[in-house]
Amino acid sequence: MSDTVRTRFAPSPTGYPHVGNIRSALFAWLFARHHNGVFILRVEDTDVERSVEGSLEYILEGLRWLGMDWDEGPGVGGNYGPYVQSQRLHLYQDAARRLVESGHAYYCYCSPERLEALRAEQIKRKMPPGYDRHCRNLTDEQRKAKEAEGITPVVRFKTPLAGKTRFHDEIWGDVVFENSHIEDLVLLKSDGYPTYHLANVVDDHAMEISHVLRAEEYISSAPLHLMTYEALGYTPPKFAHLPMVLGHDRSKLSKRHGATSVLEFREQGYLPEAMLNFLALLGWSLDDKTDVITRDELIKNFSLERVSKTAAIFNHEKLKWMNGVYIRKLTPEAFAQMCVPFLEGAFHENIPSMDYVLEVLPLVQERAKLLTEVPELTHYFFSDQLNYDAKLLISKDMTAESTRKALAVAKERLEKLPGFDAQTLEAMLRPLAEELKLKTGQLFGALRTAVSGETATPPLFQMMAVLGRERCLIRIQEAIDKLAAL
RNA sequence: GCCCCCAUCGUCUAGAGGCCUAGGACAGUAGCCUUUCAAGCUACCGACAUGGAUUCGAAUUCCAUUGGGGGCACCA
Repeated sequence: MSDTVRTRFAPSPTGYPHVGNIRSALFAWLFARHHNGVFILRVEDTDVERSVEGSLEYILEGLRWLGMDWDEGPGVGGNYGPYVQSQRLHLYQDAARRLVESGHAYYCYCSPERLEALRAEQIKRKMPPGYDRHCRNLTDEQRKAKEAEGITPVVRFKTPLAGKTRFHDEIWGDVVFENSHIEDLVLLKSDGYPTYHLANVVDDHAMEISHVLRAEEYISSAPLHLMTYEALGYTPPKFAHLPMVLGHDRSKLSKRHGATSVLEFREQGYLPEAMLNFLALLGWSLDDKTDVITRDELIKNFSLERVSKTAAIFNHEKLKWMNGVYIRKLTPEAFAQMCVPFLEGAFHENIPSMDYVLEVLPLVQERAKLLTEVPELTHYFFSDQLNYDAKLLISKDMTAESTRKALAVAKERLEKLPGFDAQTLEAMLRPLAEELKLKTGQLFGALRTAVSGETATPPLFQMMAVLGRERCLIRIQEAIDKLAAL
């Protein structure tokens, strides 16, 4: 075995992966990239019942979106394939047979009903639930009798009844488990599929995985895995159990916590760079001050020593802030490109041209935290239906009448203005406020609402320049009419 | 119920015995800038869970308590 770092992300296609899974994948990916190693994607489709159509493609798309490329696995191949566990069943079956033959495992004929009843009884009597090792010492005759009944057995690991299993975790340090607390877990199911425990050990060994990075929830099954490696005569990889990612109520992430799958974040208008940056900081830190960090810096600096042991709560607010940071860093062209799908979704054929879009978007780039906010921030550039309350036209210390008069004068001057660029507009409008004995805010506020229907917009002159003279004049006239009707 | 683990501002975290009257960031509050909204800048608010022990000295070590999390499937 070489000392190349080989890590893997091994999702099971049973639904959409939440951000906690992806964070684990990210750490495995960063670790591999940092060490110029190999990142492997392996599909753990051993649960036929819970398999969900399309979820694998969804997972792959999520990884691609974040730019987490894999060197071996679905779509790219590799020398250790196939990378889909349902295509490697014979390997697990061979391993299970070897374990039985060497006395490390045994056939169990207990029915699911018996196991369920057993568990219910244990819970009722406040006993720790677990298999009672009923089939552990079956005689050959007893086994033959069960076989004759036509029962297909499962294979269970024969856990030592005493002693301790210890291992070194790269993050948690030395971990020790009492063997007596570990059950005789099923390695091979009666349908011929392996459980996670067996499949993991067999594949991580076969694929020469050097470091297993996975979530903390697996730490208690690590001893079983260690014993299985040993029973099979394999050298175990290094383990690094990652802290959990929790929802705002400190419980495991689930649907109630709002968006939890990566692609949902894409739909909500998050940028992959922001997402990656944010996820990396969930359980890892560079130093005492760095928040915004590029992908390359992440790769360059990632290390297991700086992974924390404490579970992290997913903080949407900070993600949103970070997304704003990344949006502002985009070039105007890149920003426009990212916004187009969202604009098309909202305005369809009302988008006159890309040139126009490129004039509009710089006005809101530093105001948007999410790409999904862009349509609402720019609607008046694309639609002439403003639908606002006429009262919004009236600035502080003004009346409908004074506002109407001010707008009428402004309209008159705008009609005659030689140009309609921001500078020309400002040069005319500022003195006009003074002339009308109004504060700039009063006049500008009325104009702002008149041309946009909003009270919060980008700077007035720039906005008007992009809207164009004709549109502004029509809208100001509409505002005057609205005021007259009050 | 049993086993394992964790514990610094509301949240993400820095901190590996004296650099800590605990640093940064998000959020919140106030102000500056300003035609509004953002952005930016400034300030404020705000934490070492509790109790013991070790030590000249503890957020940092040890023990207990409390709190939280994870696991205890023919799921992964």
